Amino acid sequence: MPRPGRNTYSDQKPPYSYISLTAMAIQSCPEKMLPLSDIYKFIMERFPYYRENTQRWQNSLRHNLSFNDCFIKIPRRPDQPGKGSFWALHPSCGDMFENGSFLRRRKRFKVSGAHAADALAPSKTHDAAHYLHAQAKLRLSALHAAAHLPQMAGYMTHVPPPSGFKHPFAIESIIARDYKVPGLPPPLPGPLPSWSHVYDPTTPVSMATSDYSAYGVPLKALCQGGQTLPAVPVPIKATPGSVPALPGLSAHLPFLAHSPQSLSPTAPHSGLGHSPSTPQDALSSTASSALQPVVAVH
DNA sequence: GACTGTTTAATCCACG
DNA sequence: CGTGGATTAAACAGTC
Repeated sequence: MPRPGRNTYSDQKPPYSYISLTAMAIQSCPEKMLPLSDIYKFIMERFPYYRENTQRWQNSLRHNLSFNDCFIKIPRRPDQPGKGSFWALHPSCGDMFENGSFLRRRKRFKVSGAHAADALAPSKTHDAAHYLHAQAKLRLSALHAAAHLPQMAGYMTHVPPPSGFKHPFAIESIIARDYKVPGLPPPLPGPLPSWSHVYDPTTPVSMATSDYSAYGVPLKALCQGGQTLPAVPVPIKATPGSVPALPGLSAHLPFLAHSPQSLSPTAPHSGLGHSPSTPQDALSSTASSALQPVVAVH
């Protein structure tokens, strides 16, 4: 019982589908891919509701991972032992929730018909993994750069996202929306829906995964890659017809798609052995504070 | 054996 | 009311 005060909503089901929750978890980590166990952790730490009946919802979650094309499985490398694969968002699944409801998607994401046959081909995950790898590299190099460039860090901290692409799955995108979901009563007065009390940006994100990348390349090594681009939200939204090339990144500054770390003040700060000592960590909290206005204002 | 991943099926619900 | 998406349950196989 995480808080002295009564947590009115801790036992209420968050208004997110499992797809949303999973996507949040994946989006919350710099590499944009997580093993199943870390997805579990993410959800349980942020949504007290899911600390119970774990068998039920975890089964559902696994079902969703397998059933929905918007999630792709990225195998571990042989030199990266562990259980299960990494899970990532399909690069083209970014617009599923544009109707504003995170309990119900606009439509089910399916791999495009032309490539449907390829969907199961090894190249699918390979390409996606390659894409994610590139993304992670860009982000992490940017994190690294920003950590050593105060002005950049400041910029990233204080400048709101321009017209603001936010990945629809990014927590800040989800949380920031006012829930004008048809049929649902308006949220409590204030910027956030009634359950929003469970949001707490101070809880460390699951950085347990931050030391690996899907290809066994240490993330810190990725930071040395010579990339100079700042961390930016890389639109995952599909460009018609294909996996989007990494778009004009500098134009989309400076929003770290790095998401707020916790949606629950009741979330224990334990379990992941987080210590804010790495550039990633530093930036992650910076990003969180940068996110605050987004979350709070709208 | 526990965990992970896939698949099928039933049910509920929102939307047109 | 039909359709489609979400949830839940369950069975099963593979992996660690």
